[in-house]
Amino acid sequence: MATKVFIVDDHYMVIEGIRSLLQNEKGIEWLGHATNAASCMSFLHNQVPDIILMDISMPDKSGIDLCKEVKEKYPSVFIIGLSTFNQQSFIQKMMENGASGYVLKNATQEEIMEAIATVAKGKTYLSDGVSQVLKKQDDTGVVLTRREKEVLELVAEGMTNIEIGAKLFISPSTVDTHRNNLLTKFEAKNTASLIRLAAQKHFI
Amino acid sequence: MATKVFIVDDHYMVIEGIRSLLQNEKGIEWLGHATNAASCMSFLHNQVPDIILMDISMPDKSGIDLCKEVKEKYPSVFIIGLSTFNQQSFIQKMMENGASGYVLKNATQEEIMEAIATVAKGKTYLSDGVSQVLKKQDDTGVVLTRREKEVLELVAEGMTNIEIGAKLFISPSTVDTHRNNLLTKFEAKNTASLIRLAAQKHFI
DNA sequence: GGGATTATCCTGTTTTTCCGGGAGATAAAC
DNA sequence: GTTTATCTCCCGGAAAAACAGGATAATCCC
Repeated sequence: MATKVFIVDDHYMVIEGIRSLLQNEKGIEWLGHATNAASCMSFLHNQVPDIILMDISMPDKSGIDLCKEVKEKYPSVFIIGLSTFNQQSFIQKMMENGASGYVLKNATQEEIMEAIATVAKGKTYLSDGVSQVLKKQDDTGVVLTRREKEVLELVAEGMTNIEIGAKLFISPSTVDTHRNNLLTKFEAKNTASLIRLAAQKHFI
Repeated sequence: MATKVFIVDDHYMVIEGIRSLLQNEKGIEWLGHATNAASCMSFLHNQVPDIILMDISMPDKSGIDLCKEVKEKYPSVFIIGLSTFNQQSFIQKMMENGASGYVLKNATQEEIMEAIATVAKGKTYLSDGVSQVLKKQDDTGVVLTRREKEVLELVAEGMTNIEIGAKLFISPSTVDTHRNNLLTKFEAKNTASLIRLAAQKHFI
């Protein structure tokens, strides 16, 4: 019995690419595609695939939320996350919401096939790159204390140590210490690179 | 004479999607693809297409830099930027580096065809969404000169005025002046808020 | 040719940050 | 009871940024 595959992605050329890759594969039955969450749910009313390849971002709803909704209504459907982003937080949320696998958009045909085969057996599939990113979470994670976060935000707003001290009712020396700790934790050379790194890691 | 098209993208499924969309089009000759910058340059040694569809991000080099390099070595090649990101700074940099067009990865087949046809005539093609994003830049009101952008990036990297001066072969006093101009243009109180604002507006 | 813009460079002063340590108090974990 | 983590505060000095102006030259556009 062929595995029925459906895809949700807002990039038509991605849909076309994967369809083209899979159309000649025995054991795979291409059911169709949707370019947004609403038409995906609409399709599922009529036909439920075995596996859905689901993009992480759609115009009307995130793939993370759609994943959750689909698993709630159609628990038998396996979902493979699909994204350009190799970002730990997206991947983790997708898996938390019931996805059985996750591949990046630079995956090869073989990898997509392997993902589909593995997930069809009820197992979890994560490509090497994805696994590494999930592991890396613990390594690169900068952990800030409550006070450090407060100071960081106020520094980013452009306040001086004296101004921050006055606002938080602490000594400018205390602010100076927190600042130095922030520089150390982010491995930043000075305030400019601290703020840039903090912005990149979405602390501010 | 058919228009010879080549594509550079690290997502194989995107390559496959576009190839599939274009393969039956009269007037289009599909030359091939590369999945990174190095193999793109290698290909160009042997054959130069009329048009290159070029992703913005590659593992070994950004599409922005690759665009510049290709235009320098093969000025007759038209380049169409290709990206998931509808981000003004990427698009603008691509255009500044010699791209003749830019489309997003949610573009339709018709739109890709139109982009290719327009660019093949030597004209510039920007999809509606892309044009809007470029216009929006003017709304945010911050326009930086070439030197200011350079100084801003180096400040964000954590370099001091002396270091920046040494790197750009200008006086630290000059760097100081550019810096002050940046503070004024962003209406920032100091370097911390300058970097935060610049990050928010995607200058860095 | 002239005006505007950009890029260049400067001085001296004040303010702020960074550095490299030091320290005490409190609460939680072991 | 001890250790760890967090928050608090400090010092002196060096480095850097900010300030508040001033100036010349090259380039671009009308």
